Amino acid sequence: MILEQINEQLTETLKTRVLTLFGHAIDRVVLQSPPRLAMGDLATPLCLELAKVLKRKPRELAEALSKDLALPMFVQSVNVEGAGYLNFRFDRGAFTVAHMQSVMVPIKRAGGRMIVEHTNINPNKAAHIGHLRNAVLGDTLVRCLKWLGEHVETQNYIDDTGVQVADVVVAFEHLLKEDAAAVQKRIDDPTVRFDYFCWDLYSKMANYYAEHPEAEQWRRDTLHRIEQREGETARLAALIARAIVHRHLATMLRFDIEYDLLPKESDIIALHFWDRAFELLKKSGAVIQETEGKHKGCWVMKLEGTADFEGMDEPDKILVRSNGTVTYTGKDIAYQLWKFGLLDRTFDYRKFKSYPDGRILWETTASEGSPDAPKFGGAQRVFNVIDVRQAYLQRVVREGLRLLGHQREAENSIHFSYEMVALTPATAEALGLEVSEADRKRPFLEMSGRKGVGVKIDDLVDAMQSKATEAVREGSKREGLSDDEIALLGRQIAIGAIRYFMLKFGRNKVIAFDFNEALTFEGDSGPYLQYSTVRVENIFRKMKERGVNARLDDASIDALTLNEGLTDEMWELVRRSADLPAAIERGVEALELSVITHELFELSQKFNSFYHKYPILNEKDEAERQRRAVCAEVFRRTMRAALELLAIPVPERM
RNA sequence: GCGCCCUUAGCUCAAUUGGACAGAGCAAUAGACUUCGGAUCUAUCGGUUGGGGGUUCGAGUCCCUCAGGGCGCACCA
Repeated sequence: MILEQINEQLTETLKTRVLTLFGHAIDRVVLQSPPRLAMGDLATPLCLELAKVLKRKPRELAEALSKDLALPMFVQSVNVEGAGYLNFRFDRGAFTVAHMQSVMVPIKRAGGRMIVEHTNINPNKAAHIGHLRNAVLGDTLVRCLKWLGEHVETQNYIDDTGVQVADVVVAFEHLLKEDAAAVQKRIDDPTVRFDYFCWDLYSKMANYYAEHPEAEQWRRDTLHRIEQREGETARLAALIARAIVHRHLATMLRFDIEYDLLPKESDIIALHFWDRAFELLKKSGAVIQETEGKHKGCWVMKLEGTADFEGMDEPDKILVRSNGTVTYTGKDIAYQLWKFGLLDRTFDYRKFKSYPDGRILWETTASEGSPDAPKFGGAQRVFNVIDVRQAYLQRVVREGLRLLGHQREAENSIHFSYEMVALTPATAEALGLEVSEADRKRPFLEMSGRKGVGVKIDDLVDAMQSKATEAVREGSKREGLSDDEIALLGRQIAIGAIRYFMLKFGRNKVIAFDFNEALTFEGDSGPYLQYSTVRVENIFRKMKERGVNARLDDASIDALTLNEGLTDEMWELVRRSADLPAAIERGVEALELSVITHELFELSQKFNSFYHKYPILNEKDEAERQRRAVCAEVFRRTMRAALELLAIPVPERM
């Protein structure tokens, strides 16, 4: 926060000064941390840019500009360095005192209404680690947006009427010859995970289709019955989908991921969202019916000539097939319109479940809802978290809004895209999957629910947890922790490790998942952050136990004393902590959340070297002990807040 | 064929969006607490940023081009 103030003031000062000195107006001033602390706390290459325009030497400009420059509060000096950089140095003591009071205070925002849709797993099988990347990215985005002051609704879309569900229904009815009562028994059986059972069943069904193409008639019939909500089959589908959704929610809850609303495809159909959207699309001329050519009889969205689809061979997108049925894309446009409140009809809502923390999860319904349900939808901005393979569909949806004249909403339809999670051939083999000679040479293998190729989230968590628990047990032999305590610590560490792992890669990097890599608790990992935080907490706990006064209260902290002895290593903790809010905002702006984990990792590295070099508890000099404690406290507050933002738990001990 | 993405140390990734000497983790090697617990730290080794052109005071970053790899481009969802 202080840093933002300094940035603002400095930008203003420099702008006006450049104008008065050189008669030149600049629109932006780049202020950045210099590559090394020795160069200062803030720097601008302003004069390098100016040199070009003004045709003068950069250093000469910098000298003129820096002479008698009015410096903002907390800024002590300005120097000309390098090729002509202006480097500013802060009043370390004063800055530190002020920063202590504003650690991780967010940059203020307007507070708009937003929807983040994520997870969206087909309710027909267990969730795999590709779904987890989606959920962790989405959940972290939600947390960051809320931290920034936005009003966010978290939605998890349930496609309960699609082919994927239908295929599992077909498998139960035709392959296993089980009715709803038998399936219910399986669901209630505590010895089998129902979602795991369906994982295998689904890929068995896929194989069966491959060998018996005529069986696809079953799928068509089943799909039709589900959509028409007819009889036993539809009831079975609803039963299965619901049971699996509960499994998915339980899996996500292990990561502290919760939702506000489950919008269901079946309700979108029952409430005829598409019919209304179709009317609008027809009226606006955005879709037309082809009377000839290979799309004869289809209603298509003409995308030729629109900027986003230039140069495509076959840009037109079919929304209604010649047999009159609507495609997925069509339904998605209708749903996107609803999210912005642009469809003059809406859902009713009823309670789906309560979370342990009291939060209520709602689901949509086409029949009468609960009178005390909140209003959903009608957002100003919508984030759809969905992997890059659906980029084309997302662009079509966005274009649909634009063609309907909703320019602003089209621009606020944000596809938060990210690359897939794949498996290394080694991991695939370790899972017992058949890997061909050709596949073995590939960098990674795509996961596929249909083929049953993938790492299930719960398996990963379980593996991680047992490894972490083992480490805790090993490391805490003499502390006499109970099994429950050890289990809790193991769980927290596992979750921290996995959430971090899902965030640390840039979003358009394919994660070639490797068990060994994911299971590391060392170096660039979640547990490293947790360990650093546990360490700093330990310092203060021990101080309290031994009655050593840290003197961190406002009255005791003296800027002058701090200024005297803050070494570079100590100061860097404070300086970097102050950088974090801007990094978070940058991360959200660019939808690149890895910048946050990266900043935190570097900050933790700084702390760990500080920790080794500057003992606090046994420091005899009171002023020096206080200085060190202040830096540790800044780090402690930063990590507490930041890890909560990332939903990485802070264990009691490690 | 068209579009998007990736290529940086042996491996996995960063690089403040065009800025200062390209940095981390892992692996390897050598070290470090009777201290606030070593899931840590210190040091060494490791680079023609896939190749070639260009723009710029300045390019890993922007443009062109070539090569390799991945993913999309259904009357599937």
